Amino acid sequence: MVKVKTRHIPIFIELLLLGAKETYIQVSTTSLANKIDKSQQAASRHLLELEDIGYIKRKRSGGKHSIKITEEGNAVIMDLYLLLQRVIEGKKPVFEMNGEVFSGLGEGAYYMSMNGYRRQFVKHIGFDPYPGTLNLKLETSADRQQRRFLDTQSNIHIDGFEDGQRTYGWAKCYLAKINNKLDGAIIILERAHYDHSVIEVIAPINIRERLKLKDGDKLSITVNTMKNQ
Amino acid sequence: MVKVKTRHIPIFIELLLLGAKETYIQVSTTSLANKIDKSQQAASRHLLELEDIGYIKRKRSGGKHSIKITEEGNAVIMDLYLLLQRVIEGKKPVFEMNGEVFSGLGEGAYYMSMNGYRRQFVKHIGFDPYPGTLNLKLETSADRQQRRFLDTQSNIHIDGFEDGQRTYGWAKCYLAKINNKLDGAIIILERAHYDHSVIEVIAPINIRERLKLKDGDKLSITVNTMKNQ
DNA sequence: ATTACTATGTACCGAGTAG
DNA sequence: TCTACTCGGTACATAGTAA
Repeated sequence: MVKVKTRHIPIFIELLLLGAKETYIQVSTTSLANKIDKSQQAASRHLLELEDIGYIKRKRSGGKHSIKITEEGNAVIMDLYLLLQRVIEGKKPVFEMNGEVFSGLGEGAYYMSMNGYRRQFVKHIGFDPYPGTLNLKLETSADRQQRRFLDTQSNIHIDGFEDGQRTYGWAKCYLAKINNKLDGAIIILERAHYDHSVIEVIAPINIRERLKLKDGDKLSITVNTMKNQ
Repeated sequence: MVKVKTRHIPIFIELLLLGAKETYIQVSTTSLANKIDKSQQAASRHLLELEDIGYIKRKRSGGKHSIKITEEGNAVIMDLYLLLQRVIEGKKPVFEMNGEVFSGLGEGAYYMSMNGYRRQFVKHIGFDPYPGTLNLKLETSADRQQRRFLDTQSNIHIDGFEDGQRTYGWAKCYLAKINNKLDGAIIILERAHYDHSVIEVIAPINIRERLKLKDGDKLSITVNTMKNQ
């Protein structure tokens, strides 16, 4: 369902129109009220509510307030937009994220080579991953927003397991295209699923070698979130 | 502003999800209520309201109701969608309409050649139109919806005038591309502006000849509704 | 000028229930 | 079963006003 309260939609739209998507804009409750055709008090309360939930941020300088929509706020409105896109245009939401390659701790190779995971990869995503993950740092808030939105989309679930010594958490995957040509998948591990500024990518081959990547190189990842329709 | 009442948005989305965009679907108020997380009574009332405004149509067969969204209903939700598209993606709404060429009464040539109009065309749309309009019949409801939505968009206004004998109504124009290559404009005349199944196209040249068109041929018209931003 | 409090009104919702 | 009425409660809005 729609995460944003319907009564907040008009004020969200006006804020976006004023450019509050990523920068602070200066607007009075009275002027906002006129735009959404409600009273100043209503606008004021809406802003307080949105601030409370964490969908907008405000800072006062002098008497006036500046307003910016937070990443969470942008995410919920994006959510609504994509839902409408789906029902109106029948389009699959396709996400493109751009990030910078960086070196992790090398633990990806360790996890990817474990049979408990590998078996499931072969079964559910159709390939046996090269032992190692490619780490991408998402630099822009738009990219992190896409990443965050991924969480709301259907995914391929990989169960956790234990080997007597310790337990290994679950993971979830999204099939993806790397630089619009290589097939692979985004993998989100339980232990790190709350970090929206990083994605880990796996593929049947060594992506780093194949694309001759070094740290700091840009890479694009395209995710098709819906399997059909 | 948003023409659809915000409290109706969730039910609109559910109806679209169920495919009520162009066909009747069978759904109970109870099941709709569950989907939008409201009571059966609320769902019932919403449907009555939407029916009242003319955004949905219902027909009862036996005890049950079938629901379809009307063209007006589709237009308002499209409106919201495009507004979101604009504020989120910063995209210009571009409309493509497809229609079939047909012969009118030939009166287009008469109007287009009048100096009272020609002067304004040259000044406001930048060309002296070939004396004659090309009539397009919009066959699908999607196309008619686009046409209807045009009315809500900013346009080039052409004043009416009188020549002592009779008065000539106003017109409005939208710059357009014909088959994605020829420059021209859609012209909507006051006397016919309520007919959403037809559009008239003008251009500096004879479109019919240039594209070797005959009645029944398909033509696409692309309109850029916003001049900038 | 601001924003946001309190008090009062209205619109919207759900419970109960009829047709 | 279904839809949709009445009615009483709640959520949301505005008026008035303080800071």
